[in-house]
Amino acid sequence: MDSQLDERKKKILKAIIRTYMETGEPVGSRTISKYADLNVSSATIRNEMSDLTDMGYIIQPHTSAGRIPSDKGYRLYVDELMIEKENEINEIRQLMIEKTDKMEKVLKNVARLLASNTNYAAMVSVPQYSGSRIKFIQLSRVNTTQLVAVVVSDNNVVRNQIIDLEEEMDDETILKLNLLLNTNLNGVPIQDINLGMIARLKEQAGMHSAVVAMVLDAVAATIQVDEDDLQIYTSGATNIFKYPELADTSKASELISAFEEKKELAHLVKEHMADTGENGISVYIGDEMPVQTMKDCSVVTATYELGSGMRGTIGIIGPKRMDYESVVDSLKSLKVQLDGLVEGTREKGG
Amino acid sequence: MDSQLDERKKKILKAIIRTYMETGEPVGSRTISKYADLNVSSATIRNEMSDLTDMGYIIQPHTSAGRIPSDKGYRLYVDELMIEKENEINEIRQLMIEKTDKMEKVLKNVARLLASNTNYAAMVSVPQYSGSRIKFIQLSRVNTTQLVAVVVSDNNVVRNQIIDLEEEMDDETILKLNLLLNTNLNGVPIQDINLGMIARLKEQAGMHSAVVAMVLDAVAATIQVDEDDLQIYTSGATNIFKYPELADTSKASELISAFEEKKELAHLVKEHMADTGENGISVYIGDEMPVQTMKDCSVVTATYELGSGMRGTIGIIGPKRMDYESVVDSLKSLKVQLDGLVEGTREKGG
DNA sequence: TGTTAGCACTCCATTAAAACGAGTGCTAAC
DNA sequence: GTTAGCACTCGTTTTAATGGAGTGCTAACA
Repeated sequence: MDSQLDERKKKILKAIIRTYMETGEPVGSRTISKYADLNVSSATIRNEMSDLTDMGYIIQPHTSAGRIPSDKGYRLYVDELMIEKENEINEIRQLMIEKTDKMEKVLKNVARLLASNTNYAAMVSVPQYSGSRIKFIQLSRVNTTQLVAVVVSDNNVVRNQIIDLEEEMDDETILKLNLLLNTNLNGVPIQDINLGMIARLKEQAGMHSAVVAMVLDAVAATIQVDEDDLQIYTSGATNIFKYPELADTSKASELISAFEEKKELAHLVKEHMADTGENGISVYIGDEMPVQTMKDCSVVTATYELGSGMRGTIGIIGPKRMDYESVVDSLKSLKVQLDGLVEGTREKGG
Repeated sequence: MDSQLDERKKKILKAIIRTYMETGEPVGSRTISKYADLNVSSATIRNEMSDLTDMGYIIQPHTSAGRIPSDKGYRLYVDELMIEKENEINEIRQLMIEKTDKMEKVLKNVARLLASNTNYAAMVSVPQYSGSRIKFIQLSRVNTTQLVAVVVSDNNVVRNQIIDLEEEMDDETILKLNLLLNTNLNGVPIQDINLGMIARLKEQAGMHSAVVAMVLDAVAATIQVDEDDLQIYTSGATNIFKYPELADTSKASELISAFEEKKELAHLVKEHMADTGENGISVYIGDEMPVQTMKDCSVVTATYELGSGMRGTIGIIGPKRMDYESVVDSLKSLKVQLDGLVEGTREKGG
């Protein structure tokens, strides 16, 4: 496939993409002929460019314009031509150590930092605790007709819910339920909790009582993660205005709406989780995008993991001519920071 | 002040504002002369308009253009010239009855509906439980080095926090603390809980123990609402593109950033809470705005109240030529719906 | 004194035409 | 295989011309 491309063609393609990344304008043969380690005239470049156009790696917007990379061209660039270079985002580590009090805030800041560092739009999804287990469950009486259910998982995420009782429940029953819940569910992975399991619990608790059944259902609901609940923080949506090819009103409007609504971003996160590439980094270019709204963009996503199965996604959304190298780099670096975050906290806390 | 304006001038000003709202273009004398109940020629209108310009109610963008309303003009319109008309948003009530399961979702939907109904940008702040009281507190042991603190307030909002212990704590101490907390804090309004109160509790608990002090501090932190924590949902930020006077890149970018960051919106909410006008509705026009970013916009905000002191803010952000009547109307109607929401839920739940 | 018609003038917006220039593709020579 | 040269294309920018909405003023009228 790409072995059709000899060294020089590759060099030229790379030069075209690099230049186009900077300027956002179609690039011409003369510009490339001046490129450092390529000592050929513009005419030769023209011939090569003509070939590259035929092969579909670059596109000519109109007869007398320069060339711009096609999706296929970008793809080749990301897969082969890109050389990774080191790059640090110490700011983020700093920030995280300073205030790890609220996960929310950290993630918001991560998004903000990412956006301002890259000049693209950034998103961060709040980690889902996929592999985590139940550590502790407690039902407590709030008053005669209300209980509160508290569920703590082994990554210290606490979920809770108020349960309105339809009939009174005595202390003994509550005690019994607590015992039942903890003996049966402690250590159980959250995604293993299903209707069958709850049914079995109901039996054990004594199926005569509708109230007990109701309470158990409520507890199950407390545990279960709501699929639509995927929270996402974004930042720098307006960075897209920096790239004329995305900045016209209708496109920008559509994109920014997607950022505001977050539904499509959630879709993107799910998609990424499904087909995570090597390093846990995926690159979607133009039409490869699972989300139609962003077909004029490229998206680079990375999975991060906060210990014990809490997995989230960070992503950068930008123009197709985004600087893939530095974006992939930033994400990788950030991913490492986030992956290390839990250990850091634990040291501090314990 | 405004008694300087005779009936005809008022009518003309009103006509100018109405027309400008629709078109967004400067309006000329001929247009107004054709206005229904104003049987005078354009020349007469010109004279009157000249006066209105001198008085500062309308502005002339350049010599040979029509006039546009000034902030002062809009202000007069909102304060005097606007006649409220009835208008219903049944959709919202419907929506709320259908799925009251998650407050979050309802509020998100409220924002979305508001934005799509008005064609402006909408925001909804998650209510803060300002006047609410503590109903129930419980410390539970999760394992040897961890407690979880759960605080339920009388409007059924549950807050919780994991507490990492630096040294072990026996069950008896936990029991004692639970008793202490509930006897001393039950029924106490949340904003009344301060450092002095906590200090007193610490004394009662036995000031010898650093662990106990730490736990009490953590409980206090759990109770206290984080000031920066004001959550805000937005929708329809991109509606601003519909109004050319806001749609140029730099302005739009700034505005949308404000929507994304939410910090300035939070500021707006606080401001509104402070100086709520009659009906709980405030109107900020142009430079009256507490937030600099939005000085080219108008904002209409309303307070809603979900029973027992839970107060939140809904708001509409649009161009200065926004249709104040229908916006105020929508907000009022919505406010009523939201105010009635808690009763509705309670009926269903109990 | 208030209202109106008429008209010259201003200034923005639109359109049309012209000049520009970056870039290609081809050919012929090296 | 590489290169210089040149005609040609086509989008962009510049400039000029035209049109028209709207004002401000004056003079006449009720």
